[in-house]
Amino acid sequence: MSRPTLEAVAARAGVSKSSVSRVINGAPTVAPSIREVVLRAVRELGYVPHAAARNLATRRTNAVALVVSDPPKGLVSDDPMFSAVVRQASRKLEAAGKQVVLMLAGSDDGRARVVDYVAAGHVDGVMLVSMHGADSLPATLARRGLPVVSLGRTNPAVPYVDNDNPRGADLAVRHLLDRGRRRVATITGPLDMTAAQERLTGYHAAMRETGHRSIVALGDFTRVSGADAMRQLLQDDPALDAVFAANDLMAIGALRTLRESGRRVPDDVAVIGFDDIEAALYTSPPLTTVHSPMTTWASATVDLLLALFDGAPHTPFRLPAELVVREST
Amino acid sequence: MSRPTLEAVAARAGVSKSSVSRVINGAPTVAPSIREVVLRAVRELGYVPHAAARNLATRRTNAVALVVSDPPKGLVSDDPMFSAVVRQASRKLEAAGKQVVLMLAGSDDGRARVVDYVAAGHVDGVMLVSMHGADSLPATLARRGLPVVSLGRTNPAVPYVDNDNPRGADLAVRHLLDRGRRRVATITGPLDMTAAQERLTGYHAAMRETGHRSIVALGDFTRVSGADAMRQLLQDDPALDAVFAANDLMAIGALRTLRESGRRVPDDVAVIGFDDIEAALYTSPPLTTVHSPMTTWASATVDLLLALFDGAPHTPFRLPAELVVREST
DNA sequence: GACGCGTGAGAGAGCGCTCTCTCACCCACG
DNA sequence: CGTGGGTGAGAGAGCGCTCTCTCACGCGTC
Repeated sequence: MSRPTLEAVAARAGVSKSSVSRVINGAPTVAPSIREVVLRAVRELGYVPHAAARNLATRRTNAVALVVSDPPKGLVSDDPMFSAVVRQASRKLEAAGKQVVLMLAGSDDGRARVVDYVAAGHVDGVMLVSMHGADSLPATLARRGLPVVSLGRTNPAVPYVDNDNPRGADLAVRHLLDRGRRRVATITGPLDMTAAQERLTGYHAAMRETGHRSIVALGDFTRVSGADAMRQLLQDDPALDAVFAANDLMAIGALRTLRESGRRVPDDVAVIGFDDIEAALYTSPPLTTVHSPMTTWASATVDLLLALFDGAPHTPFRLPAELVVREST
Repeated sequence: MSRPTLEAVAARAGVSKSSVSRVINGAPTVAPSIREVVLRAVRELGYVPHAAARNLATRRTNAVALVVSDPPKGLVSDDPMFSAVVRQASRKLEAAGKQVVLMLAGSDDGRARVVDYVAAGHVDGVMLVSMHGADSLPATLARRGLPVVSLGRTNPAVPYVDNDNPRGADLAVRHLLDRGRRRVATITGPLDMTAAQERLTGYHAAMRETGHRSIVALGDFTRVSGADAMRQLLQDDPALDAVFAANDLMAIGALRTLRESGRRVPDDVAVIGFDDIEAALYTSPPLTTVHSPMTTWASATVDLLLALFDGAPHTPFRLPAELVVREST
């Protein structure tokens, strides 16, 4: 009752193991008659090649690790980027015949597990998603010698695809100023993430260039942190008339705080987010935001990895930023 | 520059391959002196066992496939359940020393890939997430002989953990009636999913028992379908005063339509959702909903799978339903 | 002192596949 | 008719690990 082996197929077809192997792997030098009889035997026996044996012999696995930095606090957030990116990356990798091994690298423990897993030869390459900047994992993996790419910039040694955060922040701030706003605050993401840094830097730069004063509160990309930061901002500067949140989730949190405090959006305070997640369409009022093309982004990152497999040079690149104006500004 | 093998470690330590293997696998019959010298050699060489070789020899993989039904349309939804469940399941499985292979089973293609993957002996078990009821995949996998569990009920042959959908729907409907509502409509999920069926059945039952007429519109668990269905309902019965959406995402969509149509919530129309995703806290007004304990649910399903590995009997079970009252009702 | 037994180390046969090497055969050509 | 080249099939040596089997050794027992 055990699984049929290649040898069993060979016996049944009356040919050698080698011939069966050739048929299975689509080698060109196989006579049609042999191919025929082998395929029949395969069908009759329900033969499927044993993955481990094949990996062992070929030293290839056809698998890719998709490493996602998990929030360390054990907090389960319904981060929409997670869904969109993981789904799209999986889809593309699977379409390319690669198996996707999802790994969470939140804890030190998880990080160690990733390193071991890669070292154990389980995968041919690694795709990192939104790792924190200070994380040693990207460098550690890159040193290992196998292809590693990152969605979002991390370590210089790791090829990446990123969106244009500084430009996006600039667009957001100038949009608010164009709308006549004068006291424009920002709610940042966790500053150990490059995306958060770049969005803050972009904000600062735009404010400075236009001769305005920065008003900053710290968040961590979650809704609740957005709500908290908004409360803080309102206390610091009750007269502020606009907020640029470094992502949509925090903007949603900010909207809530504003509603609770009796401010009308956009009449009293304009709110702009970043990412353009689906939920941004369903806030009240619908959220103006900077579009991050998640799907394209994930696809491009996968393409980068696949190109690396083919020995292509690694050319990191940026996706263009684009403003989506709705009713919150 | 190739990876060190067990044999290299043995040579360096001056012992046999067998002894190294024993040390690596923590066999009890190893003299401390030998263990010592082997561990040193392992450290010096940076040895990590080759996964494929080990799998081949042991016929075990230590990996589990996490199969998620992906929306077929190529539509990327930021389904919060996806995040929460995948994250929590991954975390628990990793903690149990299992590797998690994420697979999307949206297309027929993807489904075939899953079957092949499992047949190729890549994994020791499978965890299915919210598959459609009519899907043949659960049965196909179960027939394969290896442990399969499902988050959400699917095929009779597959052990599962589910939440109590009928009871949840009942709670929701009676809550609306208790609030004095009389014309209570529902927006269903895709009716090929058992969760959607059960929630609809629960709604019907509660309405019938209390002597009310059912008003039904079809959705598919997405925000946009909720908005569309709400428009439909408003057209069918402009005087309705309450809506039970089969999940929160559709409730959010419904809120939007109601706002656009000039209805106030809850004054004119009460809205209740199902699942209690984080976003339900941030709608305006915050959404009353039936709580689905995603984290617990995912954990319980993983536990079920792990128990199956240990040869335990499969006892499917239901998580209790609970109402979370906020301001939309 | 001979024997039996328990403990711990080594030898080596697989696990199922790939891939190089070898060889048989056939055809074209001189 | 002999030879060379090309094509396609078979043999078998690994890939790196596990695990059974065997054996050496030391101790207690009679």
